[in-house]
Amino acid sequence: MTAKTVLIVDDEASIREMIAVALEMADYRVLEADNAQAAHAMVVDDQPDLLLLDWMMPGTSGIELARRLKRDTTTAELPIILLTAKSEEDNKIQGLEAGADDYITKPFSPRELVARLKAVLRRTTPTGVEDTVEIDGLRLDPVSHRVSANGEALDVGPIEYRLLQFFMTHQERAYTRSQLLDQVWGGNVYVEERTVDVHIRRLRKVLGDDHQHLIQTVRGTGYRFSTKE
Amino acid sequence: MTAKTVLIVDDEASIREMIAVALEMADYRVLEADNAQAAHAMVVDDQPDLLLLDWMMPGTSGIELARRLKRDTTTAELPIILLTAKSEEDNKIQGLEAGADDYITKPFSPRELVARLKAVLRRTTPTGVEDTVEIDGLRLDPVSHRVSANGEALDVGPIEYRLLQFFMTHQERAYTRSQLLDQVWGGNVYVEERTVDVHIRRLRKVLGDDHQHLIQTVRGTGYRFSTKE
DNA sequence: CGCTAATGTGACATTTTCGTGACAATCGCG
DNA sequence: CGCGATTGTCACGAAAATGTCACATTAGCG
Repeated sequence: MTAKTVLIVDDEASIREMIAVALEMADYRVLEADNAQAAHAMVVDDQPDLLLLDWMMPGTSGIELARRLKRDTTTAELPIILLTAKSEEDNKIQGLEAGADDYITKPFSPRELVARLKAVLRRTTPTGVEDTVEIDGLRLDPVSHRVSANGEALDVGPIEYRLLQFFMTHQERAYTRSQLLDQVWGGNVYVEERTVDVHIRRLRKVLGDDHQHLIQTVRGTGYRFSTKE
Repeated sequence: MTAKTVLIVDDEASIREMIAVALEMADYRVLEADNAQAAHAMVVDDQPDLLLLDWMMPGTSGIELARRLKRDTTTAELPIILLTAKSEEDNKIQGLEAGADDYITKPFSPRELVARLKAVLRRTTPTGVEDTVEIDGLRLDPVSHRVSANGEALDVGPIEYRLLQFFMTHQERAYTRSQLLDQVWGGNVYVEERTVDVHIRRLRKVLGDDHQHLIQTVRGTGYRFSTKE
Protein backbone atom coordinates (compact mmCIF):
# COMPACT_ATOMS: atom_id res chain seq x y z
CA MET A 1 0.00 0.00 0.00
CA THR A 2 1.45 3.35 -0.98
CA ALA A 3 1.88 6.03 1.62
CA LYS A 4 -0.94 8.52 1.92
CA THR A 5 -0.33 12.22 1.53
CA VAL A 6 -1.77 14.59 4.07
CA LEU A 7 -1.98 18.31 3.58
CA ILE A 8 -1.80 20.32 6.78
CA VAL A 9 -3.28 23.77 6.64
CA ASP A 10 -2.69 25.98 9.64
CA ASP A 11 -1.25 29.42 10.04
CA GLU A 12 0.79 28.50 13.09
CA ALA A 13 4.05 26.90 12.07
CA SER A 14 4.56 25.26 15.46
CA ILE A 15 1.34 23.36 15.21
CA ARG A 16 2.08 22.25 11.67
CA GLU A 17 5.41 21.09 12.86
CA MET A 18 3.99 19.06 15.70
CA ILE A 19 1.44 17.40 13.49
CA ALA A 20 3.95 16.77 10.75
CA VAL A 21 6.27 14.94 13.10
CA ALA A 22 3.47 12.75 14.38
CA LEU A 23 2.28 11.92 10.89
CA GLU A 24 5.71 11.17 9.54
CA MET A 25 6.29 8.76 12.37
CA ALA A 26 3.10 7.07 11.32
CA ASP A 27 4.38 6.85 7.75
CA TYR A 28 2.40 9.51 6.04
CA ARG A 29 3.71 11.99 3.52
CA VAL A 30 3.15 15.51 4.66
CA LEU A 31 2.50 18.75 2.83
CA GLU A 32 2.02 22.07 4.53
CA ALA A 33 0.28 25.30 3.79
CA ASP A 34 -0.27 28.33 5.95
CA ASN A 35 -3.22 29.93 4.24
CA ALA A 36 -6.32 28.98 2.33
CA GLN A 37 -5.13 30.23 -1.06
CA ALA A 38 -1.96 28.20 -1.01
CA ALA A 39 -3.89 25.24 0.32
CA HIS A 40 -6.38 25.38 -2.50
CA ALA A 41 -3.60 25.42 -5.06
CA MET A 42 -1.86 22.48 -3.45
CA VAL A 43 -5.03 20.47 -3.35
CA VAL A 44 -5.38 20.91 -7.08
CA ASP A 45 -1.71 20.38 -7.91
CA ASP A 46 -0.60 17.70 -5.50
CA GLN A 47 -3.85 15.87 -4.92
CA PRO A 48 -3.34 14.92 -1.30
CA ASP A 49 -5.37 12.06 0.14
CA LEU A 50 -6.56 14.02 3.12
CA LEU A 51 -6.82 17.55 4.33
CA LEU A 52 -6.14 18.64 7.91
CA LEU A 53 -7.64 22.04 8.10
CA ASP A 54 -7.55 24.64 10.80
CA TRP A 55 -10.85 26.29 11.49
CA MET A 56 -9.59 29.75 12.18
CA MET A 57 -7.13 31.35 9.83
CA PRO A 58 -6.46 34.87 8.68
CA GLY A 59 -8.11 35.64 5.38
CA THR A 60 -10.33 32.90 4.07
CA SER A 61 -11.28 30.75 7.03
CA GLY A 62 -10.88 27.03 7.11
CA ILE A 63 -14.55 26.38 7.00
CA GLU A 64 -14.91 28.56 3.94
CA LEU A 65 -12.22 26.58 2.17
CA ALA A 66 -13.93 23.36 3.13
CA ARG A 67 -17.17 24.54 1.63
CA ARG A 68 -15.49 25.58 -1.55
CA LEU A 69 -13.70 22.30 -1.97
CA LYS A 70 -16.81 20.28 -1.35
CA ARG A 71 -18.74 22.26 -3.92
CA ASP A 72 -16.26 21.53 -6.68
CA THR A 73 -16.76 18.04 -8.04
CA THR A 74 -13.07 17.56 -8.76
CA THR A 75 -12.18 18.05 -5.11
CA ALA A 76 -15.40 17.02 -3.41
CA GLU A 77 -14.10 13.54 -2.70
CA LEU A 78 -11.16 14.80 -0.66
CA PRO A 79 -11.75 13.94 2.97
CA ILE A 80 -11.37 16.81 5.38
CA ILE A 81 -10.68 16.86 9.08
CA LEU A 82 -11.27 20.17 10.78
CA LEU A 83 -9.10 21.36 13.62
CA THR A 84 -10.79 23.68 16.00
CA ALA A 85 -9.87 25.34 19.24
CA LYS A 86 -13.49 25.77 20.14
CA SER A 87 -15.41 22.93 21.57
CA GLU A 88 -18.90 24.27 21.17
CA GLU A 89 -21.49 22.14 19.52
CA ASP A 90 -22.36 24.86 17.04
CA ASN A 91 -19.00 24.70 15.40
CA LYS A 92 -19.11 20.98 15.17
CA ILE A 93 -22.40 21.10 13.39
CA GLN A 94 -21.31 23.89 11.08
CA GLY A 95 -18.18 21.97 10.32
CA LEU A 96 -19.96 18.79 9.47
CA GLU A 97 -22.46 20.69 7.38
CA ALA A 98 -19.65 22.29 5.49
CA GLY A 99 -18.65 18.80 4.48
CA ALA A 100 -15.93 17.96 6.93
CA ASP A 101 -15.59 14.23 7.55
CA ASP A 102 -14.47 14.63 11.10
CA TYR A 103 -13.31 17.33 13.41
CA ILE A 104 -10.86 17.42 16.25
CA THR A 105 -10.86 19.87 19.11
CA LYS A 106 -7.56 21.38 20.13
CA PRO A 107 -5.67 20.52 22.09
CA PHE A 108 -5.41 16.90 21.03
CA SER A 109 -2.85 14.18 21.43
CA PRO A 110 -0.86 13.15 18.36
CA ARG A 111 -2.09 9.68 18.99
CA GLU A 112 -5.68 10.78 18.76
CA LEU A 113 -4.98 12.66 15.59
CA VAL A 114 -3.45 9.68 13.86
CA ALA A 115 -6.25 7.44 14.98
CA ARG A 116 -8.95 9.74 13.64
CA LEU A 117 -7.08 10.23 10.46
CA LYS A 118 -6.81 6.52 9.89
CA ALA A 119 -10.49 6.10 10.53
CA VAL A 120 -11.42 8.76 8.03
CA LEU A 121 -9.11 7.37 5.40
CA ARG A 122 -10.43 3.92 5.96
CA ARG A 123 -13.98 4.88 5.29
CA THR A 124 -13.34 7.27 2.44
CA THR A 125 -10.69 5.41 0.50
CA PRO A 126 -12.15 3.17 -2.14
CA THR A 127 -10.53 -0.20 -1.58
CA GLY A 128 -8.60 0.14 -4.79
CA VAL A 129 -9.47 -2.40 -7.41
CA GLU A 130 -12.52 -4.17 -6.23
CA ASP A 131 -12.56 -7.76 -7.18
CA THR A 132 -15.49 -9.75 -8.24
CA VAL A 133 -16.64 -11.89 -5.35
CA GLU A 134 -18.41 -15.15 -5.77
CA ILE A 135 -19.71 -17.22 -2.94
CA ASP A 136 -21.89 -20.21 -3.19
CA GLY A 137 -23.19 -19.31 -6.64
CA LEU A 138 -23.82 -15.78 -5.53
CA ARG A 139 -21.76 -13.38 -7.55
CA LEU A 140 -21.12 -9.70 -7.13
CA ASP A 141 -19.40 -7.78 -9.89
CA PRO A 142 -18.16 -4.34 -8.89
CA VAL A 143 -17.44 -3.31 -12.46
CA SER A 144 -20.93 -3.76 -13.82
CA HIS A 145 -22.35 -3.19 -10.36
CA ARG A 146 -24.46 -6.28 -10.71
CA VAL A 147 -25.41 -9.21 -8.59
CA SER A 148 -26.34 -12.60 -9.88
CA ALA A 149 -27.32 -15.87 -8.31
CA ASN A 150 -26.46 -19.00 -10.27
CA GLY A 151 -26.15 -16.91 -13.40
CA GLU A 152 -29.48 -15.21 -12.97
CA ALA A 153 -29.41 -11.46 -12.46
CA LEU A 154 -30.82 -10.09 -9.21
CA ASP A 155 -32.42 -6.72 -8.82
CA VAL A 156 -30.78 -5.08 -5.84
CA GLY A 157 -31.03 -1.43 -4.87
CA PRO A 158 -27.97 0.71 -4.16
CA ILE A 159 -27.97 0.24 -0.43
CA GLU A 160 -28.64 -3.46 -0.66
CA TYR A 161 -25.76 -3.66 -3.09
CA ARG A 162 -23.32 -1.96 -0.74
CA LEU A 163 -24.60 -4.00 2.14
CA LEU A 164 -24.09 -7.22 0.25
CA GLN A 165 -20.70 -6.14 -0.96
CA PHE A 166 -19.63 -5.32 2.55
CA PHE A 167 -20.86 -8.63 3.82
CA MET A 168 -19.26 -10.65 1.05
CA THR A 169 -15.92 -9.03 1.68
CA HIS A 170 -16.25 -9.36 5.45
CA GLN A 171 -17.49 -12.83 6.07
CA GLU A 172 -17.55 -14.70 9.31
CA ARG A 173 -17.75 -11.65 11.41
CA ALA A 174 -20.64 -10.31 13.42
CA TYR A 175 -21.46 -6.63 13.00
CA THR A 176 -23.68 -4.45 15.08
CA ARG A 177 -26.27 -2.27 13.45
CA SER A 178 -24.20 0.71 14.38
CA GLN A 179 -21.13 -0.68 12.66
CA LEU A 180 -23.12 -1.44 9.55
CA LEU A 181 -24.46 2.09 9.49
CA ASP A 182 -20.89 3.32 9.66
CA GLN A 183 -19.57 1.02 7.00
CA VAL A 184 -22.43 0.84 4.55
CA TRP A 185 -24.27 4.09 4.98
CA GLY A 186 -21.14 6.06 5.77
CA GLY A 187 -19.98 7.73 8.93
CA ASN A 188 -22.00 10.71 9.99
CA VAL A 189 -25.55 9.91 9.02
CA TYR A 190 -28.40 9.91 11.39
CA VAL A 191 -30.52 6.89 10.67
CA GLU A 192 -32.42 4.66 13.03
CA GLU A 193 -30.71 1.40 13.80
CA ARG A 194 -33.82 -0.52 12.95
CA THR A 195 -33.47 0.71 9.40
CA VAL A 196 -30.66 -1.77 9.08
CA ASP A 197 -33.12 -4.54 9.84
CA VAL A 198 -35.37 -3.39 7.06
CA HIS A 199 -32.57 -3.41 4.53
CA ILE A 200 -31.39 -6.78 5.73
CA ARG A 201 -34.89 -7.96 5.16
CA ARG A 202 -34.95 -6.49 1.66
CA LEU A 203 -31.63 -8.02 0.83
CA ARG A 204 -32.72 -11.41 2.09
CA LYS A 205 -35.82 -11.17 -0.02
CA VAL A 206 -33.84 -10.52 -3.18
CA LEU A 207 -31.40 -13.28 -2.40
CA GLY A 208 -34.27 -15.71 -2.26
CA ASP A 209 -34.44 -19.08 -0.58
CA ASP A 210 -31.20 -20.19 -2.16
CA HIS A 211 -29.00 -17.66 -0.48
CA GLN A 212 -30.75 -15.81 2.26
CA HIS A 213 -29.36 -18.21 4.82
CA LEU A 214 -25.99 -16.57 4.19
CA ILE A 215 -27.13 -13.56 6.14
CA GLN A 216 -27.49 -14.68 9.70
CA THR A 217 -28.89 -12.72 12.55
CA VAL A 218 -26.83 -12.71 15.69
CA ARG A 219 -29.37 -12.13 18.39
CA GLY A 220 -28.58 -9.32 20.73
CA THR A 221 -25.78 -8.15 18.50
CA GLY A 222 -26.50 -7.72 14.83
CA TYR A 223 -25.83 -9.69 11.69
CA ARG A 224 -23.23 -11.90 10.12
CA PHE A 225 -22.50 -13.21 6.64
CA SER A 226 -21.36 -16.76 6.57
CA THR A 227 -21.55 -19.91 4.53
CA LYS A 228 -21.31 -22.10 7.57
CA GLU A 229 -24.16 -23.62 9.45
CA MET B 1 -22.53 -4.17 22.72
CA THR B 2 -21.80 -4.57 26.35
CA ALA B 3 -21.73 -1.45 28.49
CA LYS B 4 -18.33 -0.02 29.25
CA THR B 5 -17.19 0.56 32.80
CA VAL B 6 -15.62 3.85 33.70
CA LEU B 7 -13.73 4.44 36.92
CA ILE B 8 -13.90 8.00 38.13
CA VAL B 9 -11.11 9.09 40.44
CA ASP B 10 -11.48 12.47 42.07
CA ASP B 11 -11.35 13.60 45.66
CA GLU B 12 -14.34 15.89 45.30
CA ALA B 13 -17.55 13.95 45.68
CA SER B 14 -19.61 16.59 43.91
CA ILE B 15 -17.56 16.34 40.77
CA ARG B 16 -17.70 12.57 40.79
CA GLU B 17 -21.43 12.83 41.19
CA MET B 18 -21.82 15.14 38.24
CA ILE B 19 -19.74 12.96 36.00
CA ALA B 20 -21.43 9.81 37.18
CA VAL B 21 -24.85 11.14 36.31
CA ALA B 22 -23.75 12.17 32.84
CA LEU B 23 -22.14 8.82 32.18
CA GLU B 24 -25.03 6.80 33.44
CA MET B 25 -27.36 8.66 31.18
CA ALA B 26 -25.09 7.68 28.34
CA ASP B 27 -25.30 4.06 29.44
CA TYR B 28 -21.95 3.58 31.01
CA ARG B 29 -21.28 1.71 34.17
CA VAL B 30 -19.65 3.87 36.76
CA LEU B 31 -17.24 3.15 39.56
CA GLU B 32 -15.85 5.77 41.89
CA ALA B 33 -12.79 6.23 43.99
CA ASP B 34 -11.60 9.27 45.92
CA ASN B 35 -7.92 8.51 46.19
CA ALA B 36 -5.13 6.89 44.26
CA GLN B 37 -4.79 3.87 46.52
CA ALA B 38 -8.40 2.86 46.26
CA ALA B 39 -8.33 3.58 42.54
CA HIS B 40 -5.40 1.29 42.00
CA ALA B 41 -7.12 -1.52 43.82
CA MET B 42 -10.29 -1.07 41.83
CA VAL B 43 -8.43 -1.08 38.56
CA VAL B 44 -7.02 -4.46 39.46
CA ASP B 45 -10.20 -5.92 40.88
CA ASP B 46 -12.93 -4.53 38.69
CA GLN B 47 -11.02 -4.02 35.47
CA PRO B 48 -12.73 -0.91 34.22
CA ASP B 49 -12.53 -0.04 30.54
CA LEU B 50 -11.47 3.51 31.10
CA LEU B 51 -10.07 5.67 33.82
CA LEU B 52 -11.16 9.25 34.41
CA LEU B 53 -8.45 10.61 36.61
CA ASP B 54 -8.15 13.90 38.40
CA TRP B 55 -4.76 15.50 38.12
CA MET B 56 -4.58 16.95 41.58
CA MET B 57 -5.37 14.81 44.55
CA PRO B 58 -4.16 14.64 48.10
CA GLY B 59 -1.55 11.96 48.59
CA THR B 60 -0.43 10.23 45.44
CA SER B 61 -1.30 12.57 42.62
CA GLY B 62 -3.29 11.55 39.60
CA ILE B 63 -0.35 11.77 37.28
CA GLU B 64 1.68 9.55 39.54
CA LEU B 65 -1.03 6.93 39.43
CA ALA B 66 -1.19 7.18 35.66
CA ARG B 67 2.54 6.57 35.41
CA ARG B 68 2.36 3.63 37.68
CA LEU B 69 -0.49 2.01 35.79
CA LYS B 70 1.20 2.50 32.46
CA ARG B 71 4.36 0.90 33.72
CA ASP B 72 2.61 -2.28 34.78
CA THR B 73 1.95 -4.50 31.79
CA THR B 74 -1.28 -5.83 33.24
CA THR B 75 -2.78 -2.37 33.38
CA ALA B 76 -0.86 -0.56 30.67
CA GLU B 77 -3.65 -1.01 28.15
CA LEU B 78 -6.19 0.80 30.27
CA PRO B 79 -6.99 4.10 28.59
CA ILE B 80 -6.75 7.12 30.82
CA ILE B 81 -8.32 10.53 30.52
CA LEU B 82 -6.82 13.16 32.78
CA LEU B 83 -8.99 15.83 34.32
CA THR B 84 -7.15 19.01 35.09
CA ALA B 85 -8.12 22.40 36.34
CA LYS B 86 -4.99 23.88 34.89
CA SER B 87 -4.75 24.55 31.23
CA GLU B 88 -1.05 25.16 30.95
CA GLU B 89 0.91 23.42 28.27
CA ASP B 90 3.32 21.92 30.75
CA ASN B 91 0.66 19.87 32.35
CA LYS B 92 -0.64 18.71 29.05
CA ILE B 93 2.74 17.49 28.00
CA GLN B 94 3.45 15.87 31.33
CA GLY B 95 0.09 14.22 31.17
CA LEU B 96 0.57 12.81 27.72
CA GLU B 97 4.06 11.68 28.59
CA ALA B 98 2.70 9.88 31.58
CA GLY B 99 0.64 7.89 29.15
CA ALA B 100 -2.73 9.58 29.29
CA ASP B 101 -4.74 9.08 26.15
CA ASP B 102 -6.53 12.36 26.41
CA TYR B 103 -7.02 15.07 28.90
CA ILE B 104 -9.85 17.44 29.60
CA THR B 105 -9.57 20.84 31.15
CA LYS B 106 -12.07 21.80 33.80
CA PRO B 107 -14.59 23.12 33.53
CA PHE B 108 -16.11 21.00 30.82
CA SER B 109 -19.60 20.19 29.64
CA PRO B 110 -20.92 16.69 30.28
CA ARG B 111 -21.52 16.42 26.59
CA GLU B 112 -17.91 17.13 25.81
CA LEU B 113 -16.84 14.60 28.37
CA VAL B 114 -18.99 11.87 26.93
CA ALA B 115 -17.85 12.69 23.43
CA ARG B 116 -14.18 12.51 24.34
CA LEU B 117 -14.73 9.37 26.27
CA LYS B 118 -16.44 7.72 23.37
CA ALA B 119 -13.64 8.74 21.08
CA VAL B 120 -11.02 7.33 23.37
CA LEU B 121 -12.91 4.09 23.81
CA ARG B 122 -13.49 3.76 20.12
CA ARG B 123 -9.85 3.98 19.28
CA THR B 124 -8.53 1.99 22.19
CA THR B 125 -10.97 -0.85 21.77
CA PRO B 126 -10.00 -2.20 18.40
CA THR B 127 -12.83 -4.45 17.33
CA GLY B 128 -10.46 -7.36 16.93
CA VAL B 129 -8.75 -7.04 20.23
CA GLU B 130 -10.75 -9.81 21.83
CA ASP B 131 -9.02 -13.01 21.16
CA THR B 132 -10.60 -16.28 20.38
CA VAL B 133 -10.45 -18.54 23.40
CA GLU B 134 -10.29 -22.27 23.12
CA ILE B 135 -10.27 -24.58 26.06
CA ASP B 136 -10.63 -28.26 25.95
CA GLY B 137 -12.33 -28.29 22.57
CA LEU B 138 -14.64 -25.52 23.65
CA ARG B 139 -14.17 -22.50 21.49
CA LEU B 140 -15.50 -18.97 21.73
CA ASP B 141 -14.84 -16.57 18.91
CA PRO B 142 -15.75 -12.96 19.65
CA VAL B 143 -15.25 -11.90 16.06
CA SER B 144 -17.88 -14.14 14.59
CA HIS B 145 -19.69 -14.26 17.91
CA ARG B 146 -19.77 -18.01 17.83
CA VAL B 147 -19.38 -20.79 20.34
CA SER B 148 -18.53 -24.30 19.31
CA ALA B 149 -17.69 -27.54 21.03
CA ASN B 150 -15.39 -29.85 19.10
CA GLY B 151 -16.29 -28.04 15.92
CA GLU B 152 -20.00 -28.23 16.43
CA ALA B 153 -21.86 -24.97 16.82
CA LEU B 154 -23.63 -24.33 20.10
CA ASP B 155 -26.72 -22.23 20.45
CA VAL B 156 -26.11 -19.86 23.34
CA GLY B 157 -28.19 -16.85 24.20
CA PRO B 158 -26.68 -13.39 24.74
CA ILE B 159 -26.29 -13.65 28.49
CA GLU B 160 -24.96 -17.18 28.36
CA TYR B 161 -22.49 -15.99 25.77
CA ARG B 162 -21.19 -13.17 27.92
CA LEU B 163 -21.13 -15.42 30.93
CA LEU B 164 -19.06 -18.00 29.11
CA GLN B 165 -16.76 -15.40 27.69
CA PHE B 166 -16.16 -13.98 31.11
CA PHE B 167 -15.45 -17.39 32.55
CA MET B 168 -13.13 -18.42 29.77
CA THR B 169 -11.10 -15.27 30.15
CA HIS B 170 -11.12 -15.50 33.95
CA GLN B 171 -10.37 -19.08 34.75
CA GLU B 172 -9.34 -20.60 38.01
CA ARG B 173 -11.03 -18.05 40.15
CA ALA B 174 -14.25 -18.24 42.08
CA TYR B 175 -16.76 -15.45 41.59
CA THR B 176 -19.71 -14.59 43.75
CA ARG B 177 -23.11 -14.17 42.21
CA SER B 178 -22.83 -10.50 42.90
CA GLN B 179 -19.55 -10.21 41.06
CA LEU B 180 -20.97 -12.09 38.12
CA LEU B 181 -23.96 -9.77 38.02
CA ASP B 182 -21.54 -6.87 37.90
CA GLN B 183 -19.31 -8.30 35.25
CA VAL B 184 -21.76 -10.07 33.01
CA TRP B 185 -25.02 -8.24 33.46
CA GLY B 186 -23.42 -4.87 34.01
CA GLY B 187 -23.35 -2.73 37.11
CA ASN B 188 -26.58 -0.97 37.77
CA VAL B 189 -29.17 -3.64 37.24
CA TYR B 190 -31.46 -5.02 39.83
CA VAL B 191 -31.66 -8.73 39.42
CA GLU B 192 -32.02 -11.47 41.98
CA GLU B 193 -28.83 -13.29 42.74
CA ARG B 194 -30.51 -16.60 42.16
CA THR B 195 -30.97 -15.57 38.57
CA VAL B 196 -27.29 -16.26 38.14
CA ASP B 197 -27.92 -19.86 39.12
CA VAL B 198 -30.52 -20.20 36.44
CA HIS B 199 -28.19 -18.89 33.77
CA ILE B 200 -25.39 -21.09 34.99
CA ARG B 201 -27.80 -23.94 34.63
CA ARG B 202 -28.72 -22.87 31.09
CA LEU B 203 -25.11 -22.51 30.14
CA ARG B 204 -24.25 -25.92 31.51
CA LYS B 205 -27.11 -27.36 29.54
CA VAL B 206 -25.86 -26.07 26.19
CA LEU B 207 -22.31 -27.04 27.01
CA GLY B 208 -23.51 -30.59 27.32
CA ASP B 209 -21.91 -33.50 29.12
CA ASP B 210 -18.61 -32.88 27.42
CA HIS B 211 -17.96 -29.51 28.94
CA GLN B 212 -20.34 -28.68 31.71
CA HIS B 213 -17.85 -29.90 34.28
CA LEU B 214 -15.79 -26.80 33.44
CA ILE B 215 -18.24 -24.70 35.36
CA GLN B 216 -17.86 -25.66 38.96
CA THR B 217 -19.99 -24.76 41.92
CA VAL B 218 -18.14 -23.29 44.87
CA ARG B 219 -20.52 -23.90 47.69
CA GLY B 220 -21.15 -20.87 49.86
CA THR B 221 -19.43 -18.62 47.39
CA GLY B 222 -20.41 -18.88 43.77
CA TYR B 223 -18.94 -20.40 40.66
CA ARG B 224 -15.62 -21.03 39.05
CA PHE B 225 -14.44 -21.98 35.58
CA SER B 226 -11.63 -24.44 35.59
CA THR B 227 -10.20 -27.35 33.68
CA LYS B 228 -8.71 -28.91 36.76
CA GLU B 229 -10.29 -31.46 39.04
C1' DC C 1 -28.61 -40.48 60.28
C1' DG C 2 -31.43 -36.49 60.03
C1' DC C 3 -31.50 -31.49 59.49
C1' DT C 4 -30.70 -27.24 57.21
C1' DA C 5 -28.92 -24.14 54.04
C1' DA C 6 -27.40 -23.95 49.48
C1' DT C 7 -27.95 -25.15 44.89
C1' DG C 8 -30.29 -27.54 40.80
C1' DT C 9 -34.25 -27.64 37.88
C1' DG C 10 -38.57 -27.10 35.33
C1' DA C 11 -42.29 -24.03 34.38
C1' DC C 12 -44.26 -19.63 33.62
C1' DA C 13 -45.06 -14.54 32.84
C1' DT C 14 -42.87 -10.70 31.22
C1' DT C 15 -39.74 -8.18 28.49
C1' DT C 16 -36.82 -7.60 24.65
C1' DT C 17 -35.55 -8.30 20.07
C1' DC C 18 -36.47 -9.23 15.46
C1' DG C 19 -39.20 -10.00 11.07
C1' DT C 20 -42.53 -8.01 8.24
C1' DG C 21 -45.81 -5.28 5.60
C1' DA C 22 -47.38 -0.67 4.86
C1' DC C 23 -46.73 4.15 4.03
C1' DA C 24 -44.91 8.72 3.24
C1' DA C 25 -40.95 11.32 1.80
C1' DT C 26 -37.35 11.79 -1.30
C1' DC C 27 -34.55 10.97 -5.33
C1' DG C 28 -33.35 10.23 -10.15
C1' DC C 29 -34.61 10.66 -14.61
C1' DG C 30 -37.03 11.32 -18.85
C1' DC D 1 -43.14 18.44 -14.08
C1' DG D 2 -44.64 13.57 -13.39
C1' DC D 3 -43.44 8.96 -12.67
C1' DG D 4 -41.42 4.92 -10.65
C1' DA D 5 -37.70 3.48 -7.71
C1' DT D 6 -35.52 3.96 -3.46
C1' DT D 7 -35.38 4.94 1.23
C1' DG D 8 -36.39 5.71 6.19
C1' DT D 9 -39.73 5.03 9.73
C1' DC D 10 -43.43 3.03 12.03
C1' DA D 11 -46.67 -0.43 14.01
C1' DC D 12 -47.75 -4.92 14.79
C1' DG D 13 -47.04 -9.73 15.77
C1' DA D 14 -43.91 -13.66 16.29
C1' DA D 15 -40.07 -15.50 18.41
C1' DA D 16 -36.48 -15.52 21.59
C1' DA D 17 -34.57 -14.25 25.82
C1' DT D 18 -34.96 -13.16 30.51
C1' DG D 19 -36.19 -13.01 35.42
C1' DT D 20 -38.62 -15.14 39.01
C1' DC D 21 -40.84 -18.58 41.49
C1' DA D 22 -41.87 -23.21 43.48
C1' DC D 23 -40.20 -27.31 44.32
C1' DA D 24 -36.53 -31.05 44.06
C1' DT D 25 -32.03 -32.32 45.16
C1' DT D 26 -27.67 -32.13 47.34
C1' DA D 27 -23.75 -31.03 50.43
C1' DG D 28 -22.14 -30.44 54.78
C1' DC D 29 -22.58 -30.62 59.64
C1' DG D 30 -23.64 -32.21 64.40
